[in-house]
Formats: sequence, structure tokens, C-alpha cells
Amino acid sequence: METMRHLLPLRYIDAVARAGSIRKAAEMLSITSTALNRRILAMEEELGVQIFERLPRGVRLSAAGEILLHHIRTQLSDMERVKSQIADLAGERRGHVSIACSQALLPRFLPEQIASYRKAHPAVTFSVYLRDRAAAEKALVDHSADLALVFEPVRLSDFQILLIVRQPVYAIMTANHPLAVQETVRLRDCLRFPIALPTTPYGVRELLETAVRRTSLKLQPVIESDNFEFLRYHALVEDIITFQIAIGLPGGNDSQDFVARRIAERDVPSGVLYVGQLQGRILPMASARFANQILDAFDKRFDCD
Amino acid sequence: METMRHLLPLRYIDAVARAGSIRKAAEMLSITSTALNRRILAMEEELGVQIFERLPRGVRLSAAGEILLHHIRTQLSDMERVKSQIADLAGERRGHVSIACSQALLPRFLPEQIASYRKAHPAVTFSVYLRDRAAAEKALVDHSADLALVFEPVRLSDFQILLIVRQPVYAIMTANHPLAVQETVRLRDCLRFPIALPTTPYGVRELLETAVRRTSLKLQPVIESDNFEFLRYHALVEDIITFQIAIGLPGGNDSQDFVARRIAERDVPSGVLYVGQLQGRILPMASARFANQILDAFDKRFDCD
DNA sequence: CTGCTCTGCTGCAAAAAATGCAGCGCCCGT
DNA sequence: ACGGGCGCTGCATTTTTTGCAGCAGAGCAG
Repeated sequence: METMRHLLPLRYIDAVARAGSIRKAAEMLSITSTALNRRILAMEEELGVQIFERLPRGVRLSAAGEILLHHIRTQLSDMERVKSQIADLAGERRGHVSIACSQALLPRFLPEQIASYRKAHPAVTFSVYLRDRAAAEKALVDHSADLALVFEPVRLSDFQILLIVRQPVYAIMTANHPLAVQETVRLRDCLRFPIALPTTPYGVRELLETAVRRTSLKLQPVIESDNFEFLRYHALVEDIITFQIAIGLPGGNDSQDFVARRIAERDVPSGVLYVGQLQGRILPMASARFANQILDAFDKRFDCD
Repeated sequence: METMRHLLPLRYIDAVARAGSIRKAAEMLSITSTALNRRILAMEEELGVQIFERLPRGVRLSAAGEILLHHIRTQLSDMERVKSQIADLAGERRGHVSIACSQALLPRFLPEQIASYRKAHPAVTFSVYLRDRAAAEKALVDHSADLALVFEPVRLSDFQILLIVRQPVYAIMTANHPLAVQETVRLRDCLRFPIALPTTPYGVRELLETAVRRTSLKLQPVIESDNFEFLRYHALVEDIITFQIAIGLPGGNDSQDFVARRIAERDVPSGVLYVGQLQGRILPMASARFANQILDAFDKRFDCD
């Protein structure tokens, strides 16, 4: 966060690596390129190895630099962890939790969880980043996120799974839609009506695509978007069907405006939501405690297996 | 080893913690107490917490300081690891291995192993510290040793076992001792003669004590020492019997001066030699490779189970 | 080819930080 | 009571870091 001056050189190297150029990094750090350049040079001198390859358009990490940078990033977040541990034993219970997650968590689940957590520990702050599956995992690796909550992740080796929750797919429609009378709906029935779908990188879309591949059905969305909110609003206005997973749904399964009807499991198998962290990393107190809270929350709210 | 100036503050804190006083630490670091004092103060300022409690006779780590120091020590040896990784990919294969071990390893086993390793990697340097079981484990914890080779350790929770080797106890005597004619000797026969023993903290002594406790025999050493070499030399000169474990014996079981005769397993069970490292720590390349070499060596030389 | 721009890098002077010296007040053991 | 150890501070000095201006080199547009 702030200061801790002895690892300023480390932050400088990190910044240069991110910016890809000393001058740009210097600007972000609001120092002169001279100073930054000389610190890099000094660091390379001390190590006896080039950290960056010099290109005509900037710099790039050398092999040694890659190793060093990895170490630097763990070191930086380790220091944060130590700081929150220290704050913790002073009874302050402060710290920071940063989360990378899929869209479905944003409207309801995370706000609720964070609010509940902050009620108990008001000094803890949060960063929440919207990231697709791949980007969320990358965020763990470069320590820009402590926790990732992702739907149907591409399982990366660095991803340490804390929890797996099955998430059935729901069809969202207006309350007076013909299908709204049923408890659960069949996929083929939905597809007789116009539908709105998330774009391909999203897990829900992938599940549906996989489901229809086994059948003679076809997905022919009249609306595509990468924004779930938009899809739901549009479904409302135009009276078409869209799809979402359980955790993204408001209140009960029904709100005043629209209803959510579970799709038969035999048509579309439940997707899987993963909560995870970086393999082998020791989380800061605050993040670890928040992760535990989430785990508890899932135990209570959903059937896990 | 030295340099890497950005973690000088960390080394300073470590030094003060070890010395227990700023002035003493300053002397060791060959700087003024003023400078050191101010660095500590600055560090505490940045952290917003006292790292050291001030006592009339010096300083002592505070609770926060304990946490911080633990982090500092990991950080310091992590940096060493990174440096050797970097050197490694430059093909230099340099680095440093520090070992805490029992006495029995010093005369033959470690010199041989280190020599053989250094033949392959001449740029790797070694520190070898003689430590009893407890001190060796402490050395792992405070990162003053990468590896520990100890006989009959008090199993600490931080100790991650890499290898276990059974080590039978041998009786050492002059070649013309009455018992020297037998292949293996009985403990009760040994105790009919004058004996020389290591002092109580040592594993061999403990094994023998345990062994006689089940019998009517008694250990009545005419010589006690904490130095195995002395015991052996003295046994030679005075023609008395002493005891040692397999790995400490020279060449074959016999040298020109004395012979080693295995004590019947039913009298004195084999002791156990442990090779271990700090739980959860990632060893520097050189140390990891050396540990592997040792593991291989044991596979070839002894029956392991 | 000629400008033009963007890069990393360097000489030199100014600014900032760390250091050492001397000395203060404190507390303990004798 | 007193000497010796301790942590800490004001001030002068030294060392380090920073910023400004300017360099050479490489891509790029014309």
C-alpha cells in the first residue's frame, strides 16, 4: 500500500516490468526516468545479471528477470500479509482483500458477503475485479488478487481450489411468460422462444453449447452480450428468455419483474463455481478469514458435493 | 553473499534480534549504534508498531517483532535462493549450502560427500556446523542452516524429514582386545570391561541407557566426553571400549589401530539418523541438489527401511 | 536519404538521506 | 551512591539519490 521504503527498489522493478519501458514506469511512479533508470542499473550491478533486455522501444524481462520478478511479487504481498498479521495482533483487524471474480457474483453474492464481513471488521478494505476465467487465474499469479471466484475455470496448475459449488442453470423470463407456470423447464421448450445469451467466453454459454451439441437443437440467440445485467433487462423488456446461474439470481427465485425457472438437470448439467487462491501462497489474515466466511456461506446456502 | 543493499534494514533487524542490544549489534555490523538505532526507529515508524521492547539492559523482540523477524529470515534466505537460481540459469552452478549435523557425520561422511559434490560444482561453498539434536532443529528454524543431519532427533514440528537411516551401534576397541575376535559382541560382555561414553545429550548414550534400563546391567563409564574423537583416541591408549554409530566409522570396520564390532541388535537397537529441512521451506538449488546426493549415497551404502 | 520520435543512458550540480560524534537521561547491580 | 551499560537526540559531515540537460542509437514516415 504505502511506503515500506526498503522494498521500493522492488516496486520499481515491478513497475518497469509492467510498463515495458523505464520512462513510462517512471511517469507512473512520478519520479524522473533518470532516478528509475539508475536504480535498475544499480540493482543489475548488485545481482551481476541483466534484469531487463534493452529493446529499441523499451525493455523486456530477461530470463533472470522473470525469476526475480516472481520473487519480488511474492515478497511484496508477503510483506502485506505480515503487516496485516501485525495489525491483527494489535487487535485492529485491518487489512485488504482483493478478489477477482466472474460476473455472476457481482450483483448479489459478493456485496452481501462483503457487507457482512465488513460489519464484523470495518477496518478491512476490499478490491473486487471483474475477470473472466483465464484473467482471474492470471491475477492470482501476479498477486493482483488474493482470491478468485470463477465459474467453470480453465483449470490452471497454479490454482489451488478452496471450494467447489455446483450451480444449476436457470432460465430467466417475465412473470407472464408461458413457461413461467412450470417449476422446472426443459431446454427444448426454452429454445422454441427467442433467447438472449452471454458471449462465448462465459461459462453459461459454454454449458448451453455443450448441452445442445448432444441434441438436434440449436442455439440461435436474438441478443448476445457480455453483460449479464443487460441481458436480464433486455429479456424483461422484449419478453425473451435468458439464462443465468443460481448465485447471480436476486432474492428468492422470483422478483416482482421476472421469474427464474430451473432447467432440467438432464438437459443442461450444473456448472461448477470454484473458489481458489494461488497454489502454495499464504493468504493475509483478512483474505483467509474472508475466504472462510465464503466457504461457510456456501455450506449454508447450497448443496455442495 | 553480501550486498543486496535493499535488504540491509532487514539484516540490521535480524542482527539486533540476535545480539539483544543495538550497541552490540552495531559493533558486529561495524557501524555506529547511532546509525543502527535510527534505522530501527525508522522501521518502527514505517510499521507503526514497536519491533523491540526496550529494556534497561538492551532490547527484546515484541510480539510484532517476532512475526516480522520470521518474515525477514525467510525473505533473506529466499533472496539467496533466487540468487542461486539466477546464477544457475547462467550455468554457473554456484551457491551455498549450510548444514547442521551431529558429530558422527563430521569425520568421514560429510567430508566425502562434500568433496564429491564440489568436484561436480566447484563454485558451491559449504558451511558445516556441529549441533546437537535440539540446536540443529533451531538452526533450521532461524535459517542458519538449510539441512540438518541428526542422530535420534527430538522430533520438532518444523522438521521436515527427507530421509531416515537406521544406524547400528558399534563397540570400538583395540585390535588385540579380547572381544575383538568376535564378529558381533553382546552388550553385557562389553560392560565387563572398562568403557568410555559420550555425555548424556548424545544419541548413542541415550540408546545405551535405554538398553541397560531393561536389564540388570549398569553403565559405569570410566571416561565421559562430548567429543567422539577424544573418546576413540582415549579408548586406544587405555585399551578400553567405546561406542559409535556406523556412519562415524572410518574406512572398513577396522583400521590399523582399532576395530569396530557391531553390538547385537537384540541388546541395543539401531539408532536412527534423520536428514531433514525446515518444514515448508523451498531450498536453494545447491542445497536441494546436495540433499539429493546424500539421499542417493544412503541408498547405496546402507540398508534403509 | 532526411527528419522525427522514442528509447536507455551519462555529467554535473542540487537536494536529500544516512552517518558519526558527543552528550543526555535512564535503570540496574554492586 | 556510583559506575557502566543501555537507548536515544542535536548538529555537523559525508554519502547517496535525484533532477536537469543533453547524448547516441534505433525504428518509422515521407
